[in-house]
Amino acid sequence: MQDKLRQHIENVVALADDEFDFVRSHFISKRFEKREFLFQKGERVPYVYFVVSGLLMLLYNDEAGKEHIVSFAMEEWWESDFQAFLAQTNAALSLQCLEDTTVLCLSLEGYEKLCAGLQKMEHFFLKKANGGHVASQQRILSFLASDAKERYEQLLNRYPSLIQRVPKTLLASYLGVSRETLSRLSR
Amino acid sequence: MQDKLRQHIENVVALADDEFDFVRSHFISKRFEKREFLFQKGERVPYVYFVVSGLLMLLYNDEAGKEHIVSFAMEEWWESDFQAFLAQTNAALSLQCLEDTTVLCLSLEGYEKLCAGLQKMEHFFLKKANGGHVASQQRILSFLASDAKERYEQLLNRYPSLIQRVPKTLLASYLGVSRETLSRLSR
DNA sequence: AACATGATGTGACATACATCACAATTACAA
DNA sequence: TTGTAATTGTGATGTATGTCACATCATGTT
Repeated sequence: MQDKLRQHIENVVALADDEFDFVRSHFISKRFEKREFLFQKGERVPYVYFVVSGLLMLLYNDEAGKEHIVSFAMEEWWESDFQAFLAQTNAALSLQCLEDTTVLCLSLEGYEKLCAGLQKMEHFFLKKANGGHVASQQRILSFLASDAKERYEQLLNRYPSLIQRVPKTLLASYLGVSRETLSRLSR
Repeated sequence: MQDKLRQHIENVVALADDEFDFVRSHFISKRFEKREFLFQKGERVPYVYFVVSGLLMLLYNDEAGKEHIVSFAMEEWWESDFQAFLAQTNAALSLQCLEDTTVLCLSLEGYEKLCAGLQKMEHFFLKKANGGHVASQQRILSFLASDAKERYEQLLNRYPSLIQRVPKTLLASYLGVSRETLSRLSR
């Protein structure tokens, strides 16, 4: 289980045993059940989460009471309301389990100590942040240049396993269309 | 002019004179005219650019020949096709001047040497990357939760100066609506 | 000054998608 | 096992936005 974290980090930077022990000491493990919230809108965001197993969704509830899915987080993804986490302000988003989920939790203090104490980790997080930025830009581009059907097909190609694990209603919300429209796309 | 870079970096991390000299030695200054391309789709992306003065747009040309604006870059913004730049692959996007523009150019080699040679700079770029990721996520949220009029108002609030400097046709492209629709929004 | 080019507004019409309503099916909890 | 909630499909209809066409006005170039 912690091997999964080590392997994940070592895909980017090599770590000696004592270095990984140092890294691992900053995380705590938690388990949440399906439908449980890791944090909700309005609360403080105590951690950034590394998904060991399970599936999360990051969502926004608008004034009209509608729910919008900002992103999913599968195994080996990092997720949080980064804006609120990094600035230690109240969450605008909520993070909820779609399946029973085990995460490794890193506080902001832990994050900063890790970066300051081991440059490899700052390098690792820089790579992850750049990757996240690039992925978000791709998604923006899909809203600009593609219609609902194309966005759905892109999602199928990129994350085929999601379709098995997530109800269509939620996929629709992630894609920015109504569930009825998504249901009619394949015709 | 290079003071602008120093001040920009020192908003995040303090630098001694010799440290800034080290930083500055990795950049070269270039000037481009309105309408000129810094790089185009299909080409290599030689640099990440720090905008000293002027205005850039990052754009995507789809198969149908339509142009989509991924982002604008004003003074003190960093811009590139980060995906292509970081992976040193061919650009999917193009970067073009909306005004005569002066930039400071940093190659990937320079970026990596800067990060490796001065942890403060890796820290600086991590903060920028996190900020970029958060901003992109906000924009995704605006596509999910807001209609064209609301997105336009959010843009007005966030970057009021853009509206003075950019033709409505391009604002429309950035917002993901036709110029006709944007033109009718205020009625 | 003359001209070409780009920017903006607006009407008429087409279309992608949302919303509402209902039915059928499946998953799950008492 | 039985009942309740969640999921999915689909018809009817409304609406936001796109597309096409044209006119006007501003801008920049020779």
